[in-house]
Amino acid sequence: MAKNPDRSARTRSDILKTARSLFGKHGYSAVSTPQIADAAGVSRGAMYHHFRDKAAILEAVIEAEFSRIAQMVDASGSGSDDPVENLVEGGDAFLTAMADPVSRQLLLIDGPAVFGTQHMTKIDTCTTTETLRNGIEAASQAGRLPGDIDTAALTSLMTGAYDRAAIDGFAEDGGRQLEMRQAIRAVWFGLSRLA
Amino acid sequence: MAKNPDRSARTRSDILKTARSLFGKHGYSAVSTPQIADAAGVSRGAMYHHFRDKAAILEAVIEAEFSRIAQMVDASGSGSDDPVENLVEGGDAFLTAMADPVSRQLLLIDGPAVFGTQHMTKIDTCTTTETLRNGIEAASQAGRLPGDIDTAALTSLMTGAYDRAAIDGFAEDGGRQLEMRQAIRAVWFGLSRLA
DNA sequence: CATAAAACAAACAGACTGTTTGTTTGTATA
DNA sequence: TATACAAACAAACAGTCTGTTTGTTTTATG
Repeated sequence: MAKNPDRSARTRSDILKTARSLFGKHGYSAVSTPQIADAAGVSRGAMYHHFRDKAAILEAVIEAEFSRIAQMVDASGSGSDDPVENLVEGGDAFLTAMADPVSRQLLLIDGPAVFGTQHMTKIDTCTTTETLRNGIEAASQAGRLPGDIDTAALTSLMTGAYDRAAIDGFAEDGGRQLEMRQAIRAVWFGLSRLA
Repeated sequence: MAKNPDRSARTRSDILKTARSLFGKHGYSAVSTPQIADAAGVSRGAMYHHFRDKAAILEAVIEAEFSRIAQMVDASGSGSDDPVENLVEGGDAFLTAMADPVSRQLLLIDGPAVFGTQHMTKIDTCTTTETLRNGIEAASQAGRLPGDIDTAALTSLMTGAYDRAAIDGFAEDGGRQLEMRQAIRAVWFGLSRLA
């Protein structure tokens, strides 16, 4: 068998880079496969040799984006030894990472629309959602969050809140970012007050 | 000019009823205009006579759906004179109204994907989001929520949380609804504790 | 009844997706 | 080194979809 890993990797990378840019700028459904192929400098045949269909391209782009975000969040580290403070800081890092409108389009708009929220959290497992869930469980077990709250439910809830904060907080005028962070901080502190 | 309001209304209604069912079951992008026309028993030409394009059909369906939900939430009434309790009850009514998977697909999946979150809240104005915002402002002015929290930001945040609660809380197994409501109740109570 | 506009039907043009068929490229093996 | 063979790529194709245009029926009104 005669593989050619170098050429393959290069082509795949070109396609994914181009697709990320186009999907992120115009949205998944507004970008056609000929458009991607042309911009990436490959034929549509080559594209369909590497990816099952258009959705598979988006999936690969999103996976890469998830790991990019997770890396940024993890890098911001859990500095404090207060688990609630760690939750606030992790959330802030998430919002900072979401400053890129391309990330928001890919992870918060196109991804859920094409794959559904459940499939998205599946792809996301071991990255951002998992990080939040771990933080919540840590805080709960440390007695800093009410013990009678279902941690999975709270994870869903707060993930929805953070996603909306990223979408609305960066919308055109853009100045709402600070108020969003303060409101979320209040939510965490309020919950911790009930513990 | 020879109008025919009865026939028009009937045709429009047939199209919207059918479109609501198909969009709600399979999702907007998976439903074609010939499919809608056939199922509604009208020609595609008639459809495009009444609606500018496919998105306009979805928009009309969503507007009707919004008013349906708002009606249910308003009907649940603000029974208590405690503004925080009213927030909890209104939220519960929203989640109850979202028990229909068709509503969730239309308002939480397809709507945001096709029109964007901002356009959705614009359509939604004077209904659910507005109700939540009013409740939050009432509670804030009554001193039952921290005064230094931006009410618009908190509205965004909690809307995101409720939407996610509706999506995740009813997912296949379906039993997570109760935990979601308890978690949200805790969030409201926690915030009120900070006031 | 005649007419004009609304309501509807059907054909059409352009575009897109995914498949298929064929060609090039490069590695492994004899 | 020469051959075989699979990966990588290119291009044409079939089917479908969307939105437009052109033509026909229906109905209120003068």
